[in-house]
Amino acid sequence: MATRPLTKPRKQAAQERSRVTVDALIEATARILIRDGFDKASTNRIAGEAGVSIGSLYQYYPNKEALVVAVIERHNRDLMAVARAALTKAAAEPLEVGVRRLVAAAIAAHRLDPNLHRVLAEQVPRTGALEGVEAFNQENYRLFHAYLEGHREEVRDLDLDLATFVCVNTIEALTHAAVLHRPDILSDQAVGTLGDEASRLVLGYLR
Amino acid sequence: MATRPLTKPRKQAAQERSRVTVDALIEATARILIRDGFDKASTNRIAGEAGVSIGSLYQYYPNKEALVVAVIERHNRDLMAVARAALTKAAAEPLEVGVRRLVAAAIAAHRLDPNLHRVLAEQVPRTGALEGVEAFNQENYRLFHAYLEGHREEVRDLDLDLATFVCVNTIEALTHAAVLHRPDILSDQAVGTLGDEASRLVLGYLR
DNA sequence: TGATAATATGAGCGATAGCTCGTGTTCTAA
DNA sequence: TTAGAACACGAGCTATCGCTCATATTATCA
Repeated sequence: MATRPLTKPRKQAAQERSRVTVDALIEATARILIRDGFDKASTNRIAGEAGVSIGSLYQYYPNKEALVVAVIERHNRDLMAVARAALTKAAAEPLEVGVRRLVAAAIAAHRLDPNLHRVLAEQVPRTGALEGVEAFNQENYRLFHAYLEGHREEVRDLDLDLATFVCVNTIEALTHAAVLHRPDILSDQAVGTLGDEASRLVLGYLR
Repeated sequence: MATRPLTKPRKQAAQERSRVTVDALIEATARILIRDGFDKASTNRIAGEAGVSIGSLYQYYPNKEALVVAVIERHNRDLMAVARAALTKAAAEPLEVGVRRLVAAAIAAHRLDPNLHRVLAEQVPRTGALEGVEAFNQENYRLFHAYLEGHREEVRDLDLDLATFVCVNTIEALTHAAVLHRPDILSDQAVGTLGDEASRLVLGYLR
């Protein structure tokens, strides 16, 4: 059968020193992405930044894309941890409180590593193996959909799929835009206002 | 003084044949972006697709980026034409009708050339001269802000800047996400529903 | 302790990219 | 008609990129 280009790590690190190498590579990739941007992130430069030879890099990652995927996956793992925690708590709360919590979590998630978030959003092309990167959104969809199902009596008669689409994208867009273009809105005094507005928007729509 | 790398066309086309050349280049750039993606869009390939020599390409555009800028500007011009027309009409209408019109216009704008829109959104890195591409949004902001000012009595007491941020980004995000990830929502039967939902969302927020 | 597996190294290959420049062609206008 | 400007051409330079492979070093365990 046709073997499509790999994007997964080539080999599993078995000894401690190789785990250190792999870690240094991911760390270096993230640093270079943030500091220099995507197209300065050549494999040679990443290896150099990591203090690892180019040969070792290719022992663990088959190509540059795979390294970026690794960085993205790590970032998404962190984001989803925040989202999951919020959704778990919100499940047991009344809609008004829960939605506010979810919005706050979205803002917090976007603030985890805004510089990395920016470069991933603005510079990393959604091509090849990166096309499916929005897959992490799918878990978001699933979780929010379940959340709505659990609060059927508190919302109007809704097409849950459509409502999920609307809410998830709205919350994501507002926090995203704030992080990328309106840092003033995210200052510690102002961030509450953004949360208020987004919550109002979503709650007004759901009820 | 330090001259930063040009991004504007190098010379103005003076004769008819050169205007044809420039046009062919932009057209070819857009075609290749859509058909093959951003990183297959080398200057040599663009020149070939346009039926123009590589030397001629560099008579008019100093680098690849400038060509992409030209494509984006043409696309944005078309989008803004739709948006401006809608806002002009909406200005004289009651909020309920006007917002629906604006939402419909946003959807229509995104459907003008969805394939180009997708590649610009997903693959073209916001780097160098492309960083300021969101500037076209600024006109959108201004126009919508003015629209809200003209309907002060129909909305609740609002921070107009913040409300503009919320509404513009919300409408943009929903239409954008629909074009990129949910073509089903944009089918001719379903597109009305999206308009309904987005309008409801925004209206509920404004009043 | 020695054999073998795991890991690390980096010079350098082939490919392709962006772009220049010397030259040829067509238009304009006095 | 003709000189000079505008335009078109494309071979090929330089730089850099992703990546391989022959070799050296370190860890493991029988």
